[in-house]
Amino acid sequence: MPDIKVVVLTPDARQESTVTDGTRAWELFRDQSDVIAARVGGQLKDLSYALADGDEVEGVEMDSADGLDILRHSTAHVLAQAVQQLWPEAKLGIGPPITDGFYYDFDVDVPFVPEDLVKLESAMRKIIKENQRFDRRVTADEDALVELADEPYKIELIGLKGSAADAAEGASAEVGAGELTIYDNINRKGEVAWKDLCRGPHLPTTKRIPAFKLMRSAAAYWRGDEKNKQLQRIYGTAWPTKEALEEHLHRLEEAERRDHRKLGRELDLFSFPDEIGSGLPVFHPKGGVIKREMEDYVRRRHIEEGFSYVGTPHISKDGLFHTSGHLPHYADTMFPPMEFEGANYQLKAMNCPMHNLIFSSRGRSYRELPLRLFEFGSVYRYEKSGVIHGLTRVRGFAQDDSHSYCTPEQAPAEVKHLLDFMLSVLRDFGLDDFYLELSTRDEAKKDKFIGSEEDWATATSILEQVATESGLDLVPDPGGAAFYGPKISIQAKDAIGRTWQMGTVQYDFNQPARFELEYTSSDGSKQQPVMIHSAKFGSIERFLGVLVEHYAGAFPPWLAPVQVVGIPVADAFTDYLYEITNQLKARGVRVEVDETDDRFQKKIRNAQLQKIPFMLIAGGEDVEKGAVSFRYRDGRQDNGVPIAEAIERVVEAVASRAQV
RNA sequence: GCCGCCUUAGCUCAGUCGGUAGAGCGAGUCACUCGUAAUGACUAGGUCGUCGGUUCGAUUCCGACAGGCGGCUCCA
Repeated sequence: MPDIKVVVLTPDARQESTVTDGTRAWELFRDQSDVIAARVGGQLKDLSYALADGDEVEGVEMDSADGLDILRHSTAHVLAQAVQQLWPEAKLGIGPPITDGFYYDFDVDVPFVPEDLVKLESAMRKIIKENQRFDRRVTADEDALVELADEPYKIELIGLKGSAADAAEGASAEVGAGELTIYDNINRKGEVAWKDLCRGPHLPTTKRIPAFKLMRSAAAYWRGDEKNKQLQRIYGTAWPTKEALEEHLHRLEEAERRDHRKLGRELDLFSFPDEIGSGLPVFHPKGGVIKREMEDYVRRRHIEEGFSYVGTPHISKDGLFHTSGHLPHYADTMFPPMEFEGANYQLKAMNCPMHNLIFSSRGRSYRELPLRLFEFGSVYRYEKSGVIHGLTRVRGFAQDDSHSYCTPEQAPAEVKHLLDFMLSVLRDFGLDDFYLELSTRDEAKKDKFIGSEEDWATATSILEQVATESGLDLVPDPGGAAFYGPKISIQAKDAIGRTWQMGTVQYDFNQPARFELEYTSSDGSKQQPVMIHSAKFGSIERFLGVLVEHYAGAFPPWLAPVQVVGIPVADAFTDYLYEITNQLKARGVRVEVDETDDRFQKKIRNAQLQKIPFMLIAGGEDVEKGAVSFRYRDGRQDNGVPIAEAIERVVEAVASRAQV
């Protein structure tokens, strides 16, 4: 056999070697059991790939990003095989890897129930045990159409080949742009146990799946279009080790533990009374404290940053929203009109039109610009019933909404001002890991957006430039713009690494024209301002929910509903504690003394469960020394602190917005 | 809005293969007065989400609706 030359790449070396023709990729990685695929000239290949002369080959380890995708995609295949074993009439949709797992869509007559997942898991375990080999086979389109005649969805994908990326998210896992391939699962007897149209690559065998779990089933529209049939989707996860799976499940539990809906009830912060309606929260006294602290803070900051605090009503005649363009574009997401006195009134879904009326209430001079208006504007949006979610997706909420009216020349500086302002606000709330998203209009659906080509280009480039200069990562979001202009949104990572969309900055040249806004410039001519929309929190409700999850309910003292709880070791020390807590109260600290009949230990437990930042404990030893003892949420203690020092410690922590 | 699941005391959850329900925590009362995450006893609290249907009888079975949960779609 003739020899061929290949290069084996490792992170820090390239090693040339000569092998016989017909050598398979796996032979290069015999000693590396964690290598499950190969990257040849940048392309992912199965380990069974036959090497060609001049190939540059790199091992793909299971715990790399590509390796995990391959593991999960192969696990999806095992799931699909199990489904067709138990439900032979099930038709296959797509089954791609996703973050932390995979899914596979099936067309079945009866939706899956949780017990089905248990059955499927054991069927999958059997398939894994059988050590079936994933065997790649190239096929011609015509042959595949015949072979897969019973799989209508696969047939549809073959028809879409080449534009698979547009066909559906994840569809490219099934059919790539190149040749069409089918993977046969070969069992120990050499029989084809199952097959699926698939681009690959795959693990060498099913036995290489170390740990997996099926998570849930749900319906999903075929090819992500609500006009299409709903298929039944099963979600699962797979990991290189059992420990990694456990850790993943543990992370999910941690997220559940932080769920703001659960903590909101436990900490008595807010609720969603059915009597009011879905997606309409009420804030209880403790949640009200947090909300007010947020509002006080952000109002003060806006005023410091040159904004004027204004106020507008919750409802308006519909003409206003026709002028703004909202009604034609977003009628579906506005509550239906109320008709009286010969007019249709609409609940406000956005604040900008009303701010525009404040701008145009009198003549404006260039000397006033940028004119910055700000308010907590309550807006109501008719969100579809299935999308409402705690405080993060509601039907009524307050935006910390501002509109800056400026000359076109001032616009870039104003955008930068707003972006910097917003980041500093978020940092004060303890969020400091961000990236930006630039939402532009969808070039394919221009009718969804208003305004000229040139204006969009100008606005987009200004935002892009400022965003780039911020030094933060910038992720494009084509099609995500508002109908009236592009936007930058800030995505913040929370304490456990989840990202949340926070505030936005939007550049709008349309509404000033529609409202015929103008100012008198220095030469006496009338000019049209541009307006820049910005919400720093986005929605106060939503941001509060995010903060609950970020802090897992253990707020820093400045936000904590109760900042200090005084706990006497015994009743006799209650008066002594009041001497201290009264001084704290005089300094503006939110403090309570636990005078209940509970035992000392129980009082500590209660304060702990309420996640109160400072427990101030007083007993005989403290009284003797004129001191008091601290206990923190993490169990840390600091006993015998002189009263004056203790008070300063609390006051300082609140003032500096420190976490304790 | 679509699909599935769920709805029993304030909260977390048992339970009734159709004969109107129970625990723990929480709440109230009493006793206890204790140094760092649950003292004990007693008491109150439920038209079993709502409305219809089947049935001698429905919390239980069926249907509709509402609300919740998980996804999909959507998200100015």
